[in-house]
Amino acid sequence: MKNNSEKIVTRFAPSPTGFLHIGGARTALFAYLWARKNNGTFILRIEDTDKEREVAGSVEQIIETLGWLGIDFDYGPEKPGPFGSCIQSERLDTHREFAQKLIDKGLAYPDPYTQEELEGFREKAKMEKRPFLFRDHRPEKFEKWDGSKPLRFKVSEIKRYKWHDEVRGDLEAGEDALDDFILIKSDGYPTYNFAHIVDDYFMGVTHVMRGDEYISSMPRFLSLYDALEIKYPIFATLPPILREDKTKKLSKRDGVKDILEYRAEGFLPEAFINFLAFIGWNPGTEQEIFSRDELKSAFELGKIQKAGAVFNEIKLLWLNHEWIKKMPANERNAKIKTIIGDFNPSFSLSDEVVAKIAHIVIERVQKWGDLKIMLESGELDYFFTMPKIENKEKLVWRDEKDFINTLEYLTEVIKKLSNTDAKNWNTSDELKNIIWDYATEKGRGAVLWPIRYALTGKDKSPDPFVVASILGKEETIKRLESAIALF
RNA sequence: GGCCCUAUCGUCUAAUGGUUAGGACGGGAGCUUCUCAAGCUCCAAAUCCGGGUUCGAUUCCCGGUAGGGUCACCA
Repeated sequence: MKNNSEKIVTRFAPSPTGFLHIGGARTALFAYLWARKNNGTFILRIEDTDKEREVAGSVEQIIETLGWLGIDFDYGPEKPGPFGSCIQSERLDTHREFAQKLIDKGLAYPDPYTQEELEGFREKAKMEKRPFLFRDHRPEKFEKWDGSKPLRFKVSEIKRYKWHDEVRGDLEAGEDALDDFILIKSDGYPTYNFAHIVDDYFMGVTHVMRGDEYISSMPRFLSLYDALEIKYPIFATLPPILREDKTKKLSKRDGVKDILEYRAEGFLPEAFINFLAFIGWNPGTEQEIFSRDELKSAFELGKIQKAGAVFNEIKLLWLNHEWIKKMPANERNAKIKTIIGDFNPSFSLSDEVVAKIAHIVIERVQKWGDLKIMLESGELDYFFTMPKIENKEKLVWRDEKDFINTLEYLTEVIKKLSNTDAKNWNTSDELKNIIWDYATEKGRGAVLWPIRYALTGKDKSPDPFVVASILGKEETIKRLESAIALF
């Protein structure tokens, strides 16, 4: 870090117009990581100045989502800072005050046109294939603003703006991007263009991190900073997240999911954050699995990608599996117990059995929803109920060269199993030892097939020895007996 | 249409003047002398195009092309 003593302050400033999706969550995460890395301050500011589009409950949902992801903020709704409220609509006095300053300087004026007139100008510009600029229609004399008309900023100097972006480098944009934009709407609420600059100033925001849709507005922002005599913050433009076909930026129209849906599907927040961080950023090493703390220390603005990235759910699934494997065993077992219990409360699950089922979960479950699906599809039924075997033919190994007399064989196995010492007993090992003798003579398939089928009623299953050890001696013998009863 | 941004395997990306262009996901093959899964090993797979600068360009410059963004009383 540079040797300035200024404390780093970042913010995530969503509008409460719906749920948080992948793009918003990524922006929040990057701003959060940068603040935390530098022992700075992270603010959640709600930009609710568009009362038309506001969706009830979205603030709560955004907070819930950030909570799930473990993105904690120092100031936010219900947590005002020394600068006051973090809800933009509660800061209107401040916006007014700054608007008045501009009016006093002759840098703001009421827009005299009707919506229809404006629309006409816009149509005309489009027909003539040139960009629409309000300043071409700026009135010669400014009326006094009474709040009934929108208040516009009078851009005083049409020039080329140059600025630095931590991600994109040195940028500049020209005169065409400069215009008399609206500061305060006729409903009295400020626009984003105006409010975010004033609020950032009061909140002491040092780093503005946002998507690249704002780049083209930079000359306007810069001209306003100048007019307000506010020092520029540091800008960091994040790359867009693209649709799978790469033809468009991902938007809510494309059916992007609410982040909370990922929670419902059984993704771990650790995995989700890990993945989110890698969309448009990477540490430059070959490490891919990063804990929250590792992300905090590794995160660098300079390593943020310039180009857009596609959100790849398949890789997220892989990462989630990695995190399930990394979970502390007791935590994982508790989760397994909960899921199975929710599915069928009548299943009695000792900690010992859960721990054994966990082995299978680690192999097969990429996200917790998978376990639910396995339970629902009956894939794991044999752990809880006696399998139904349609007929004895199912138990017979077909390959003639490894012919085995199933009835004799199973009878023998039961006898040997029953004779084993119950002390220090482990079904897995016992069964393995017994079957081993046969396996040396016959193919492994020949000896394992009847056992697997008798225990599970299925031709595809985890290792039958593991199944047997989960079932225990008594149940294992019971199922083998039930199988030979068919003969 | 104006302005602006971007461009390495299918995807996420490493390498900023000198590498057999590296890793990960996904895909393919094999191993694990039982199935499925997991695991391990191996393989295929990329510098958008054209000029220039240079002994040498993924890398620097110019021009194309393609994609994206923006031109709201939305953020």
